[in-house]
Amino acid sequence: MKRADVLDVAMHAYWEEGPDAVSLNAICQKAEVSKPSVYREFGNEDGLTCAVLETYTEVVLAKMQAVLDGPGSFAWKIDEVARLAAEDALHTHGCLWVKMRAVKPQLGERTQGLVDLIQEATLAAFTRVLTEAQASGEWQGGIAVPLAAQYLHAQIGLALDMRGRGEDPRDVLAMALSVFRGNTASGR
Amino acid sequence: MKRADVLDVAMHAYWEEGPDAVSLNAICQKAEVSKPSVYREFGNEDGLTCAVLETYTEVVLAKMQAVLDGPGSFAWKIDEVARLAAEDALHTHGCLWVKMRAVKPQLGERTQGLVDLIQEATLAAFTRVLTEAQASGEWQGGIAVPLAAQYLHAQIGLALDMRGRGEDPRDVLAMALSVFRGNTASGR
DNA sequence: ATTTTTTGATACCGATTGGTACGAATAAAC
DNA sequence: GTTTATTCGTACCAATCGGTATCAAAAAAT
Repeated sequence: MKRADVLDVAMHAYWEEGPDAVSLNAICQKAEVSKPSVYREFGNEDGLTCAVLETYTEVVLAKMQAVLDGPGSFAWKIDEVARLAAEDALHTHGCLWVKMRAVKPQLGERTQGLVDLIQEATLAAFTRVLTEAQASGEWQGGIAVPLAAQYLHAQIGLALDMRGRGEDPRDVLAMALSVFRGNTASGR
Repeated sequence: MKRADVLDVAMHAYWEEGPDAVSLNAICQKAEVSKPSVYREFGNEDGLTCAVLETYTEVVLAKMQAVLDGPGSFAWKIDEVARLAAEDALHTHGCLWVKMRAVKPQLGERTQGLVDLIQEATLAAFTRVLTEAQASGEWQGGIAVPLAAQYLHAQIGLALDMRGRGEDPRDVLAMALSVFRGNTASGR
């Protein structure tokens, strides 16, 4: 029954201190569980980080997906996703997925695979939104959808990276996303 | 006389494998020097990473500064810096400074300070270029200079980060920098 | 109630980390 | 040529890493 506790402790530790800065020993200590228990439950460190990233995806990234796949205009979705990334308290310490991607080569193979998978899922979600917006005429910037999706993904990632470093990404993100609005927006 | 050798070996190791993925032991091995020699020359690990980052700044980042502070139109400088970041073989593995910034909390205090210093110097260089361009009328986008400088810095950093991950940043960077040209450029 | 199975943690493993004590070898001074 | 000073590297240090063998306690099954 401790599984959820361990996942929660590990998630926050990885999230706040960086995945490569937290040892498995430290997690056991913080979660007040023995190391063999963790190994019995998750197999190895890769299994733990993998499970943590899965949990994170369900808890946090699902909010992004919900915005993108839910109702609302194209403009609103862009604004809302930007707001989630750049302002929401949820990402005060940045995004765990972004941090994991940053140290991907040092993660286990399963976790690396999951990082890639999430990247593809996110890109797919952006692609869906853009395709819809183009079809409904809400957006037409003369930009190919795959490029626009990659661009959106990169800029959201940049904003989350900046938050992880303690910088305020709002102005930069607003400026970057202004290409979707046709004007050059003057910040917050 | 081995100082230069060690710095070279360490720089490339940090650069290609990531600063936190290379141990001091590994560097001694690769450079074929004893560990006490390294400690005699650099004091501790922080001293080594610091010296490496200094070398990197002189060797690599100086090229960026030269472009920004040298002659040439505003548009050319932007293009050239973008080309250096996104296409030049020099940054095939990304940028060592960007990689150090990404793991800043895990670096020694001196190295952390140097990372910040380089950030400020780079931002200052962008600010100078933008102020000049605004004064000469080469650029007026209704964007405040500090924000534009921060934006340029962030986007160049993003491009270098993408290269470090093996992605091609050219289209994304071109799109991001299009706000400085007034059109929405259609890629490479 | 006894046996079996599962859960738990202590205490260890070899490897590697950043860092150093100390003796051998070399260079400088006399 | 002998002595002094300095460079240099082997061999070590404690701490920590991811991972596990092993044994005690609790739960389940019989």
